[in-house]
Amino acid sequence: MGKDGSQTKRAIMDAAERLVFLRGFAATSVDDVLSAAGVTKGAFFHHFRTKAELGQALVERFARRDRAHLERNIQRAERLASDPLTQLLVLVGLFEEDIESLGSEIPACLFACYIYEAQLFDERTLNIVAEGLQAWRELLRPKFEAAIRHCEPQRIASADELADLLLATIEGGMILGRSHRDATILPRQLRQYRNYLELLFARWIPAAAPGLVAVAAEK
Amino acid sequence: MGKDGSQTKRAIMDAAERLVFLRGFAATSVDDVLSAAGVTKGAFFHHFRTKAELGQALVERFARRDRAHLERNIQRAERLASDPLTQLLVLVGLFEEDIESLGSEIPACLFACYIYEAQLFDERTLNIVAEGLQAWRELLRPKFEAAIRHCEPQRIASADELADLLLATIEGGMILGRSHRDATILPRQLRQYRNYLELLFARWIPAAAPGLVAVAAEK
DNA sequence: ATCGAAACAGACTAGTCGGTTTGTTTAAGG
DNA sequence: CCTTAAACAAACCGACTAGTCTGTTTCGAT
Repeated sequence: MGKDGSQTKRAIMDAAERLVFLRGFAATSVDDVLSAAGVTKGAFFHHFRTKAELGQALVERFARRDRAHLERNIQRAERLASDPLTQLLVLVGLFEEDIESLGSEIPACLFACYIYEAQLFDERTLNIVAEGLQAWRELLRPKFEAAIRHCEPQRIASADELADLLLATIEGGMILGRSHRDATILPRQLRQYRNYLELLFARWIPAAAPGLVAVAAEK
Repeated sequence: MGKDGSQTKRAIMDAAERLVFLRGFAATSVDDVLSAAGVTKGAFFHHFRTKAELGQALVERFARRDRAHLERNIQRAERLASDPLTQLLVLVGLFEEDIESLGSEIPACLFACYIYEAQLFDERTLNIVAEGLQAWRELLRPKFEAAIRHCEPQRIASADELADLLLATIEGGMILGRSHRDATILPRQLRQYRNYLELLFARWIPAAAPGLVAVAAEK
């Protein structure tokens, strides 16, 4: 799609994102991106006026994909389960599957990347990061609010707190997984998060079997 | 303490750490550190042979302090409660207090910082990061193992998974807090983590009051 | 007082950085 | 076929970077 130029632009962004995940934005020089993408300086500065513009384009694309991925899995969960609470539990399970399907590769988050180099970016770019993280709250809020309303939680917890906890678990799990070079940490952290939701909204008897999808599949 | 030179070295490290928290390691130039610390190039390269050596010294100091802070709070929790599970709950509460006492300032983690710029550092430095994160597992393991042994958990959870979940919650909470500029996120995430521990090791009746320190203070 | 080493001070350098400039290729529209 | 603009290519530039080098100051031990 697009003419010939959009291929080059995508090659630049793909290479840049890969490098940023490895060494951060500041340490990723334009020349590094050029040789990784196999393009020249002229091509780069034809598509991006500055390196900062590349940085913004990268996070815009990441935010779009991240949101799409979340929305897609929410829809899948909505098809697999009828009540909001079960949908949430299925949703987390789907994330576990997605991550496990990556093998030994550990996913990375450009939002977190940028936050740790926050002073390098302008307000506009940081806003995209904040909105990208906020999107998780907004997309999950109706589900959590419904669950809190109908499944009276065992402890005080707001919808945003539970959405944040999911995101925090993922972000933290990625950090630990990267440091220990262990791709199993993140899905196991998500499993613990799912445990929390199950216990918080204790509809099941404490010792019940964990086969949740089978239980909730009748639409 | 120490002779005159150690003051300068500390000023350099303090300034460097502050800058690294704001913009990462790569974007913190030696010259930036010099002007922030009010020292000259000669002084800097007298105390550190390279910038990489400063990076290692920074994370070594951070790891020492982080471990000491954790050990201190474990000891406080041991004095405030007798059984391991209550000690863990108190420990998390102490962390909440510590973080809330910082006001609107949000703590930062040099380990996470370095992991997002991992390719900049040599193996030795990254090992210090990995060991620093591993220390949380090792220091908390006896407590969690005892809790799992005596308070039969409602779900499957290993000691390391629960230790990792605490750390992941903190790391993720710091990221979210920084992005949204909201210092209350991290302590509220810890509160949710404490909820999970309470529900996982359900000794209390579901609707019990949350005044845990008062309950467990009799040694 | 004297000596020597540790603790600086600051000019200097080789290389890298983001960005510019000028020129060439490509391909679609008239 | 000609025009025209997008899509490159690559030499080039000033600012900056980590690190060096040649001193000077400070201070405790003798």
